Amino acid sequence: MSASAVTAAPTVGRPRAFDMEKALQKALEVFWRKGYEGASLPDLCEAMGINKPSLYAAFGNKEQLFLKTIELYENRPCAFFYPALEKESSYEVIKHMLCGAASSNADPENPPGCVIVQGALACSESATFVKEALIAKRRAGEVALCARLEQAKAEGDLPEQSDPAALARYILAVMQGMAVQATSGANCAELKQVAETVLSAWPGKRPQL
Amino acid sequence: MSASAVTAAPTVGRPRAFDMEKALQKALEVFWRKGYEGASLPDLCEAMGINKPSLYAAFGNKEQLFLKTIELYENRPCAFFYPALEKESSYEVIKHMLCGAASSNADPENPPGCVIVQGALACSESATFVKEALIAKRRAGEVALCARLEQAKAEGDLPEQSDPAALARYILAVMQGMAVQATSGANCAELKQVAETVLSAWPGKRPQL
DNA sequence: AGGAATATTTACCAATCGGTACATTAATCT
DNA sequence: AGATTAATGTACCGATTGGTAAATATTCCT
Repeated sequence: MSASAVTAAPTVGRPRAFDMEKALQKALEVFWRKGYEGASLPDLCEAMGINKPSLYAAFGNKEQLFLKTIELYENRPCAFFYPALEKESSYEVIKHMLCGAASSNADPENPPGCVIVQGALACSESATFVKEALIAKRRAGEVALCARLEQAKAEGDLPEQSDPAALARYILAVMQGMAVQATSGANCAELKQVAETVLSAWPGKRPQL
Repeated sequence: MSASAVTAAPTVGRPRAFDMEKALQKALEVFWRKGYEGASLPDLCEAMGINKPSLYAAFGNKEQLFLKTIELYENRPCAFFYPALEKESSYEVIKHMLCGAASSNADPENPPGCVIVQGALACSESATFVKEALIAKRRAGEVALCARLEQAKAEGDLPEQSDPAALARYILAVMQGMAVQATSGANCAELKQVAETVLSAWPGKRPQL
């Protein structure tokens, strides 16, 4: 058993003629715009600039390719989410989340919306695994925000009667709704108004102005 | 040219052996659970209890069948939306909308979520027409709510500095987010907590207790 | 230079997709 | 009864789906 990484670049043999990360980026754009099932292999191959056997050799199959694009998505376009948890107050946490979501979901450089929301929301049985993987990603975000809001409550940042689980669910619902709005054509300014509406009524303490 | 309705029942010929409305109801369930593209014709035929030629003779094609199921959806599971606009105050309007959405999206008798949200959120080019039809339905709801909130503002129900368009977009985003939450497994009680969170911070006047 | 190992290309696979031709069945109209 | 009209069941259509076998090309190692 080799001790090298799972996907270590081989030292012998013909070298890969394409950049895996760039190809993954292109695949992400296709999945983002068309969803997991709506993206066909010819769609993906054309965007990635490779052909099917190369895709399968490099990424396994369509499902594994999708899961790898989601990893990339979480590290790039959606990279605002988890760092936002480290802000000082619950207000700033959700401000960064909601504004990050507004910017990302309506970024003209990328497809509209959020691939974790629209990648496999309703689909055939053959996509069940992918659908549940996305559900798990969404719930993981909610759980993490809930933990952060519980901390805020313990610190006196949120009022005693507040329910961190309900607040986290509410914030995630707004973010997911913003993704739907973006696919319907809402622009960044319009989504930021949604974020501002949430912020103006947030029960947590405001940062000192 | 006959003056009768477009789909008038013929008086001669072999009578239809199934109930069109019940078949439409079954088709709606399939589209609701799997989305427009994820629902195959065999899926639909099996659920509807008919075979393909009957489906095509009765409903045209898959796209027209889908559009007719959406009509049914708006008149049945989603029938809470437009009547809510007629409540006396903006608070009661959004209360009925959000609670209706919570009940409908997480009704154990039906598939989770909202078919207008998840029917064709991200899909291939061949479903573009359906996708845009659903976008139009969502925006129509937002426009209608916006008009109602403008009325509320004019009546002094909402404060002078409030922005009805932004508030309507916010409420629709929450409802669409609730649909995503429902497809992720959230139950009615959990969705009602989201509704309650919105209501507790609503800027409109409360009904006299 | 000559393997060994890996990537790419072309061509193909069975299964499924949405949709339909055709023959049959069941009703009404004359 | 016979003609007419429409719905049903079977069997099929070309196109597309995700996925792969086999031949060829390009590299590193000895």
